[in-house]
Amino acid sequence: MDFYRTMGYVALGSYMRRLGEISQQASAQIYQMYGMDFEVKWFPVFLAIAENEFETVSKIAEYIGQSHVGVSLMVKEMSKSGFVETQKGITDKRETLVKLTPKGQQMQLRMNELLEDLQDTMTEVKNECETDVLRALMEYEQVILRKGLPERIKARLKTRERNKVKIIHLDPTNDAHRAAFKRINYEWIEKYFKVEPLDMESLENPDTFYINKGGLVLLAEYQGNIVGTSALKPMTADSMELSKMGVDSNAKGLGIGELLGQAIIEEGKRLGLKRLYLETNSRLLPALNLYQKLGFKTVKDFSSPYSRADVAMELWL
Amino acid sequence: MDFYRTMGYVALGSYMRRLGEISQQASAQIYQMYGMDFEVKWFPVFLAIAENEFETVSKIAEYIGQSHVGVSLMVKEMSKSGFVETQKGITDKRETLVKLTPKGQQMQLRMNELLEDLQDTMTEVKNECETDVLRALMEYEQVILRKGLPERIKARLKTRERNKVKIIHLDPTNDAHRAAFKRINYEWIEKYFKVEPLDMESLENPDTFYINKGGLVLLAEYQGNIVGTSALKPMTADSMELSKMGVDSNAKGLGIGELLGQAIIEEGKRLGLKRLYLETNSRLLPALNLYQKLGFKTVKDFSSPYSRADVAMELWL
DNA sequence: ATAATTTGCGTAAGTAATTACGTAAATTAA
DNA sequence: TTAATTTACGTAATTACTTACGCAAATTAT
Repeated sequence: MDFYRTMGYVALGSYMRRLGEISQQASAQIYQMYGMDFEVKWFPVFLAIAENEFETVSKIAEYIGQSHVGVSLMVKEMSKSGFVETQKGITDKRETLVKLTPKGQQMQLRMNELLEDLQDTMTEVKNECETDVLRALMEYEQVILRKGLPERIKARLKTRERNKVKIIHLDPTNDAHRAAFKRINYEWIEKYFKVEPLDMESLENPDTFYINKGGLVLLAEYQGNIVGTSALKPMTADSMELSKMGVDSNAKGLGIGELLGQAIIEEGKRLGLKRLYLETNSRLLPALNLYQKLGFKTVKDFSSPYSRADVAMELWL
Repeated sequence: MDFYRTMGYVALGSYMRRLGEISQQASAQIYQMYGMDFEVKWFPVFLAIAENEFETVSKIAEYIGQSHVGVSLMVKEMSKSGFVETQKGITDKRETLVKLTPKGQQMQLRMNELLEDLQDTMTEVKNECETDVLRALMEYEQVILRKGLPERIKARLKTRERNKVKIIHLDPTNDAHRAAFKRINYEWIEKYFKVEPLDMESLENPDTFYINKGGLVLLAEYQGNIVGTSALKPMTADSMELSKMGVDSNAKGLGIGELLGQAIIEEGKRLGLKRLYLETNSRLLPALNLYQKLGFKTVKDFSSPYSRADVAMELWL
């Protein structure tokens, strides 16, 4: 059992389960001491019925926080042992109403004695503990109910994975680079628009279209795969056009677009550019948001060789 | 889930188990988020192996606090999934040594990332809680390890049951009383000694032997049954002899002898007696202890009509 | 050296729950 | 009113363990 001590909070869930199981074993012993021929697992169901006669299966289930199936099975068992009896609902014929039999009421009397003693015993235990376990547990429950562990860990996972993304320059001699550049961009263009002649020219020849003209193509590499692209094409002496910004649909959500955008801006500054320009489409909301986040501002009047372009933006470096 | 709030400390065990289960469900989600094709239940076993290569099944079991069977099954599953491999021990051929495969080591890397993030997340949760759940749980474990719940509750159960014992006068017209008086005393006499003529006379005729002579017979009633007897027979004007002190073997441990003894002393005082006298046998240690506890002192020289009597005691009221 | 006990592990069976799924009644929407 | 949805419940299958038991190797006692 050293494990839980070593792991600490990380294994808290397992630790709680184990402690709970140990306690339940103790409960079984206690029932026996009180001469009760009664299964520990019946305890919550039994008390729910004892407290409130003619409860239905699902109400009991909700009250004690178990599945209705579990309650249904236990009611059946307890019924077989003669502690409870069931009848179908009158107003709602789907319901199964459960109540104690005389034997069950007998058991309830004994149970009350046990509970009284257990109450006292637990108070004794509580007093021996410096911290109030129950309060701590209830508080913990509230905290993870407010925001669950998966939700909490999500942000950390994202930044961790994001840090694994490397931004590299497209190498025209690398076939994998050229293939990924084509694949990723064809994917989004075909999904939302139609492939235009200029798309084909640029995607097939990144070297002559971008790099040899003084521009560049950046790729995002993640887990050995190329999962994002972006390109800069010279316009004037101190301005270039950003385009072919695409992220593999399997790698969405990691913020790869933002990483590429930031890298492009860095490259622009490094090249001594004054202005970055881009054209996009108003339907591409995530893209628009990204460009805005990066600092691009909408340009009113423009003309474009691409028929899909209905928005233009620029960023002064 | 209102149940646990209503029951408080009494349902602490079940509550811990439920919370633990909820946490483990969250863990399953988290593993999926990290793209790990890994079962939650493997977690402790896997970490044990990762920490210490070539662990044996039972050492892992002890470390993580589960049965060796469980570990054995999990190792088998993990082996099938390719995360670990096993080999028989060299020095001890019964042992099964377990170590990570290359695939398992790969998983360990990812696991370490997860653990790091989980660590941070749990620290976050911990900081949101006023009380330290883990510390509270560990303290609770220590407290119930020092003295378990069944042991703690035992004393309370005993006093509760003891309070249900009623001391009544034998009613010579009540056949059940007469039968119980015979049964209980024949039981112990036959077990340790031989029934003597005086026994038969007194047990068959409690009225003429005790009551009509100014003495009395007290019975202990528990749950509708007579479970203990004791009798006073006049000796002189202000002293009587205590005898036929017996407790049903099914009702031992409730302190019924003590209750009877105390009642006898009360009766003696009520009757204005100065001295109670009794004869017993040195083999009956529990009885000797009881008489001592009640205040009786050994008498040196005496003679008795019973052959089994080798100790005599008296109590001055 | 032999016998008895302990230890390590695995198979089989059992347990206390669950999820998946189906049926029928009740409720709501069209 | 009919259709669609929700609710209440139960059966069957699954899960994550456990205990019971047995075998064989190792250790201890005689």
